[in-house]
Amino acid sequence: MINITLPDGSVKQFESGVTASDIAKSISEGLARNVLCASVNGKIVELNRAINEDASVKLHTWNDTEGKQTFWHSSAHLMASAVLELYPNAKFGIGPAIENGFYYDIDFGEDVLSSEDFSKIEAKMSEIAKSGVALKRVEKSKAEALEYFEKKGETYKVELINDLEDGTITFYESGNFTDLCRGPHLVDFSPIKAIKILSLAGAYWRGDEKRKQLTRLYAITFPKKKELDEYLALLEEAKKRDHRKLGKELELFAFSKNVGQGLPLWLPKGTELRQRLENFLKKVQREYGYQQVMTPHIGDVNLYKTSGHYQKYGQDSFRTITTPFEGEEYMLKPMNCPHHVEIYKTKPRSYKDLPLRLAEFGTVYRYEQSGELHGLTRVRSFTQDDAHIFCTPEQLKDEFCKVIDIVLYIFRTLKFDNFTAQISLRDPDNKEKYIGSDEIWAKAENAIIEASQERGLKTVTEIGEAAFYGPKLDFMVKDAIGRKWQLGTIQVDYNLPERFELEYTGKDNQKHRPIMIHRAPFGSMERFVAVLIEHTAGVFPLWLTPEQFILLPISEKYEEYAKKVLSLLARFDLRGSIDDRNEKTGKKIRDAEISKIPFMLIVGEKEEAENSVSVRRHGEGDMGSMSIEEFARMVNRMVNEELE
RNA sequence: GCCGAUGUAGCUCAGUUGGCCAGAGCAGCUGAUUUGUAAUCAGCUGGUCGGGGGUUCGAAUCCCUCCAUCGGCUCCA
Repeated sequence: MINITLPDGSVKQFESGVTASDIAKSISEGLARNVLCASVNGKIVELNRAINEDASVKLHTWNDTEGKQTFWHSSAHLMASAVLELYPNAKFGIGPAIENGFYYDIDFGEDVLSSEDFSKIEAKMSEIAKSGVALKRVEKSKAEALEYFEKKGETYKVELINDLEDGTITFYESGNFTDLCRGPHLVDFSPIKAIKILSLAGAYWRGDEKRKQLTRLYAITFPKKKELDEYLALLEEAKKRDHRKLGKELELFAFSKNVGQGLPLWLPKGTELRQRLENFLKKVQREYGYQQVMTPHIGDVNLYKTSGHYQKYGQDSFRTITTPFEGEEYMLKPMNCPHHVEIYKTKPRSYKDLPLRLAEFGTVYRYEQSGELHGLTRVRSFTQDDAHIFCTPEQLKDEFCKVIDIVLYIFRTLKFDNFTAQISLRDPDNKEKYIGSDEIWAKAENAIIEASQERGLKTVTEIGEAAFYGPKLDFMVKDAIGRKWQLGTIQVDYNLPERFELEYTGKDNQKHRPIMIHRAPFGSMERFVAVLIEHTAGVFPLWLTPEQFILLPISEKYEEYAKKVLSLLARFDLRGSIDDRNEKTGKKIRDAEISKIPFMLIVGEKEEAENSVSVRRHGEGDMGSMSIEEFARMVNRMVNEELE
């Protein structure tokens, strides 16, 4: 007999060789029906794996991540099995579970797959799942494994096995399809009831652009059809918040292929919104001792040769601009740092000048490959809320912490509570991708790690995500459909000061080298506004929204009064307009609701007589009437609360 | 850039297997109406069917090519 400890702390005795499935049955029939996999001493295994010694066991169902991941991982095998039946020549790459669903990378050889083929693959998957094909775990030696896949011509699997240690290799067999796989899996395919192939895409083998592109099939499965329907409805719902759709509807920004792809045009309302964001940050930065500067949109190519950017990115940049005479060569500014460095160098600096904090809403131009462009989140011309802090080594940590404070203040004010702070470090196995000595990198990386700890940030660390000149602390936020975007970024840089030979005179009257911090709390105005649109679904905070109210005169007779109210409210710093169209009030309200204007002020005979307005709140409805001053004070109070 | 998909009026979309002057709603304009918390009525304007080339007696519809957009991959200073 062995002792099995359950998550609630209770201990039950079972025969040695008991399975998680047996344990579930001993608890309840319902649990036995729903359990998908189990953790045995922290290791996830399938339900039919024999347990031969005392263990703590946790049973996983659809309601936890482990259960879902196992379900989807098995679904990937199911999909491969169906594909193999329909396309016997297909060769398989990898097929993992992902956050929502799973994919499989498949080489279809000569066959071209299109979305029209999805339904037949789905049907085949259902057929196999219904027949209840089992997933059987088999341990193999490396030699056996290689021989098996070599015989089948599964070149991708062979490559994977070659990278594995002997003695750790397992296969999972299910009907016609046998896969190299660590597992664990469902015992059989029968729980997979609802299946949807979502999309297909090219994906380079092993993520390497130089290698063959396989066809990646994305799909998702559920134990119940209802759950699939709910998921698809959720996706539809998310699409309504897409900033590209809302940006057009709310007239915030536009693109024109005549101007060029990836080059956003900010419309009047979008510009207003953006400028409010900029002013908000400028005010914060003034409090933190920043000084605004302005620099040109182009710079001598030698500037970027000195900074190292030209060597690193010159080939992937817009081509240099040459002059008609005199052979000058300029680059469209791909970043602001070298310009700010030159401002630092305009005069000798003393330790008393430091930290020097130079800020600029600097528009930069980067050539992004056409396929990477995406609404406002990935563009070829964007404005960084950039600043560079030049400081002494002693000041570094404190300055870094203060930048974290600014980022957190902005995120808090705009209610971005679902962000990830990511420490991006250099890949030590790929040092040729970076500039600067080991010593400098160690210092910079430590500074970021320490400052993050000091501010109590919960961080994740990503190796190989650093900029080529230094490590970063990035603030990542998800968009409406779950894609991750980098917003704020803070970077420690020992390299540019070195390359530009920056100096300051210390207390000791000796020359010293300052350290630079690059930072952009929004990241870029474009991307930030995009994410803001998706987070708010276009219902912006009152302080930011382009139009706070709209006056709706009941008829032409009250337009004069509406104008009077408008100018009075302007004195309270409120912004809005009058809908003087010859339409019924119901229509004007409907249109104002659709444009997401926070307050609708209905004015007619009664209001004119009382010097009042009837207030309707967007999305909420009638708030009754109040005096003009009362309304103005209420809005201003709400604005102040938002900015607290 | 690569893989797949899409492109019809300012917007959202119809347009059967290629076949009569390419349609609708919304928006816009004109007129009537003078309106009280999510769409007043009528009339009108508006389209090189993404661009170019080809097949055909005939192309929005089939083929080629380019452009843009969408979903991914790669990339992201």
